[in-house]
Amino acid sequence: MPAPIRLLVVDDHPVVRGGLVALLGTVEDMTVVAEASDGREAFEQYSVHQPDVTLMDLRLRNVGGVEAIHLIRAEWPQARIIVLTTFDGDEDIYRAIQAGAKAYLLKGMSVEELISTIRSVHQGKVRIPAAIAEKLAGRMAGPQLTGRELEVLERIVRGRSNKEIASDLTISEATVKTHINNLLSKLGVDDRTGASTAALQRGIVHLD
Amino acid sequence: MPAPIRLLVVDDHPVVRGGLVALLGTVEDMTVVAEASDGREAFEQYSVHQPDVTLMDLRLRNVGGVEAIHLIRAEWPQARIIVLTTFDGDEDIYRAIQAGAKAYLLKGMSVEELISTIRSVHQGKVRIPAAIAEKLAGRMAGPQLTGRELEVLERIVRGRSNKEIASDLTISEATVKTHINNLLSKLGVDDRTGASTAALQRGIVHLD
DNA sequence: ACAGAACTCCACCTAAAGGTGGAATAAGAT
DNA sequence: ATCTTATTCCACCTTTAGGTGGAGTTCTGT
Repeated sequence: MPAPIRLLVVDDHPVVRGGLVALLGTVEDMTVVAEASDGREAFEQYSVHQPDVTLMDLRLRNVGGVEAIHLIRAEWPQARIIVLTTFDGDEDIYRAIQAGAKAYLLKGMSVEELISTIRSVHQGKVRIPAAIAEKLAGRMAGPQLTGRELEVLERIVRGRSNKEIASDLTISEATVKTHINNLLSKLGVDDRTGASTAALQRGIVHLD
Repeated sequence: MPAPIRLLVVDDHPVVRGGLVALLGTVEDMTVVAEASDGREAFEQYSVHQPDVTLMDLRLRNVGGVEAIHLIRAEWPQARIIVLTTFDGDEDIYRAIQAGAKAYLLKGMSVEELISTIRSVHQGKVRIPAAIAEKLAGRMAGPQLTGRELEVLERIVRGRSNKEIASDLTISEATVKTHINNLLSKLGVDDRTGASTAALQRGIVHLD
């Protein structure tokens, strides 16, 4: 009998995490060696147990999933991390890819897919579902928001007026308008309310 | 040995649902007799298996959780249904209460709480976590949006202008402004962007 | 040295949004 | 019968948002 695949499960919902652990525990060639509920804990558990594969939710308290991937791969570049997230319209997925995640799974996918993806990644393969690859391509093609535009967009979502945004960022209202005009056309919407919902829908900005 | 508690698990994410089933399967006095991934299926499985307790997620495709609770309790008023949801700022929770759900659990709660709540509800008890009860009270106290105001708010979130909303609802733009003025003060915000995020945050309107 | 991108700001304009203070009607509750 | 609430609409006003076209600066990569 070959050695089982040693897993670390990271999810901030105890019920979901417990479910995953119970589920994976029933699979012959897998063992869950550790659990974590946020990014900091994930790093600690990784460093202690050196799992073969890590299942990582992106939406975590305190230290988020993307940051955790960065932390872990800075120390162990060979780390094999699978992103497991609920939201398919999630900008963080692209950040996770850049951070070096090996595979991306939606919780809406079947249990069989989950298990076969874990085995694939354990063997060193990379797996990106077609649906996500498409969005990735579409996003890479689409215009990128600049840092400043993101800061403005974030404040639009939080309901700040142009005047307030100007004083937040200590720039003039004219500049705020410039950024807004630019980001509106990049997002393909024609007013700030549209920008707000687009930002939320695509996961560019989160309501915390 | 007493008869085990017979459970129906309803969740549209196969991985989460599979996890719950695996988790609950390890508990001595519980058996999962059926699963469902949407409201229609939940009703069918309920009618076939007549479970003792139903675990119901609220966010489901097609027929939603609240509607499913209505359907089931219309036929079997004694049905014991536990709402299990990820989002704590969720207007649907109140709708679920009115539909007759017996308990409300957040996926962020511990596995022990989940299990003890299932046992409590099976024994006929009702359980509402303090955090949710508080929000419920706060919400009952707070001003209610009227039907028309909700229709307007929904369109604000979808990025429609006052003029467009007016023609959508075949009323004048003046009336739209009246409704908006009213709902802005009810929501405690001062522009439509604030109304939009407030609506999303409180779960009054959903981005589908 | 130079192109390109990002960031900053200006003036000027139009259109849309929001505030105020009314008022009329219909339906449901007391 | 009366009161309340939701709904509809008006006029008038101020503020905000958005569009257009331009311009100067800094920084990075070539």
